[in-house]
Amino acid sequence: MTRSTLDRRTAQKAERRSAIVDAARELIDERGGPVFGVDELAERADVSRRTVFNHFPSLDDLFLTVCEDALAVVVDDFLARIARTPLREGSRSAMFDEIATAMHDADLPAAIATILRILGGSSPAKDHKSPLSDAAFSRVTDRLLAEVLRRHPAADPLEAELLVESLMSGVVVIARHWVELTGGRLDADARATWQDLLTRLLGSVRNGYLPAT
Amino acid sequence: MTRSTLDRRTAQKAERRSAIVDAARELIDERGGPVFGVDELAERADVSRRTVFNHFPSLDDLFLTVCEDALAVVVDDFLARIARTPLREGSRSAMFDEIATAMHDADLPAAIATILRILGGSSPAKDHKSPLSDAAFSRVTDRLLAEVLRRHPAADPLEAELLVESLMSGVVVIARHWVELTGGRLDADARATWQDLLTRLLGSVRNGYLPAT
DNA sequence: TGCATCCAGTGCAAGATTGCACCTAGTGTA
DNA sequence: TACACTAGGTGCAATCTTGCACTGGATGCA
Repeated sequence: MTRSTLDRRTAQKAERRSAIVDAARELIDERGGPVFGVDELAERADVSRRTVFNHFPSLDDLFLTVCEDALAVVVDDFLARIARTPLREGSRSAMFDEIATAMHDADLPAAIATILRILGGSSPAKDHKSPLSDAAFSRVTDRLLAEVLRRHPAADPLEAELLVESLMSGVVVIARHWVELTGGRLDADARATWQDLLTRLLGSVRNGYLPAT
Repeated sequence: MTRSTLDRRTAQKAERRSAIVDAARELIDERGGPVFGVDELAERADVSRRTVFNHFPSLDDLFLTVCEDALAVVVDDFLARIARTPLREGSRSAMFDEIATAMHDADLPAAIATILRILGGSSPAKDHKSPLSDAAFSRVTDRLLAEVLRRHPAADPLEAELLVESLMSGVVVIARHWVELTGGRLDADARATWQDLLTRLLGSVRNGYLPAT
């Protein structure tokens, strides 16, 4: 019965790691961008400067983790919406419809804006912007695909993967367009722009995925 | 400026230590005595069983620390009362009076009852009862003496030490008598008994310490 | 008496954090 | 150009925690 904490060592290591990630997110939020040094971060996380590099090979890796965590919050909501959606197993378009509905309802622009702020916003245009956001979004894709396959065990895995993959890559594309058009603002106008882009994306994917009715 | 935390290593070690002490006190309070194993304690403190023995050579040492901590709470109050007492530097009996007043007001029976519970109360009479309580009270003596010397820098150190030492050893004596008489109860009757014993002690010490007026 | 069981306490090696010295690239400045 | 200064990142030894195997004494029981 001593196994209530599965390996204290692992647990405490995870604690330190998330302390670092939390501290980084705090600082980023406070300053509108990743404008702080390792020493500052280490002190905020109540951790040695060396320990930061023990957990993350570089600050960019840390920022990637922060990105993923920020996205994860929205994706949790996203997947929860799908989970609450009634299951229509017989329907051919069930998978598409439930994802599309969740995408319309979820607050994706907020997540994208957060990522932009993490990566430096519209200001000093760090060159690693693309790889970082790509990596973050790819984890989202994995989670979404897993959830879809869980809900539709009878579905063709290849078909599901193609659907999710094309939807998510489409989201990345329209996200970049959206940032280009709005600068990452979150006002009503920008949100309307997002809905426009999203509708066009969903329409396009639906056309490719489902036979025209 | 990185020295805001004076040596993180030391700080975290102290954290672990007090986590163990706190867990021990919790368990003692819950069960009315030190009736638990090391594994239970370690799990409660979220610490490895081995770490307990890294900080405390034996469980008795741990219990002593818990004793001291419990007493320290009351002694803090005790010293605070003295500190709030107006200083009468010229008076010969100032030192005695301020201690005597604080002793009358402080809730010493509660502290003694706590220690008794820690040591097993009136039940299975562990043999190490005396050394433990002696050690705990001796730390109280040190703190009290230091405070007295701080307040009366002009006083004769030997005189002050004799006063404090005889008062505290007297407290230990009447505490044992009090336990004998009342069994460590905390009702009005037992408290009256305590006040009786204390008055007799203070009178006796005053007679020896101050010339009869 | 012999045996099993429990529990405080120890020895030890592996993992993790820490502090410190050090390296290196980029940047400002005379 | 030369110099200094900052800040990310690494090597390394010391320290601490942890898990595990183990000892030894106390207790219970046949």
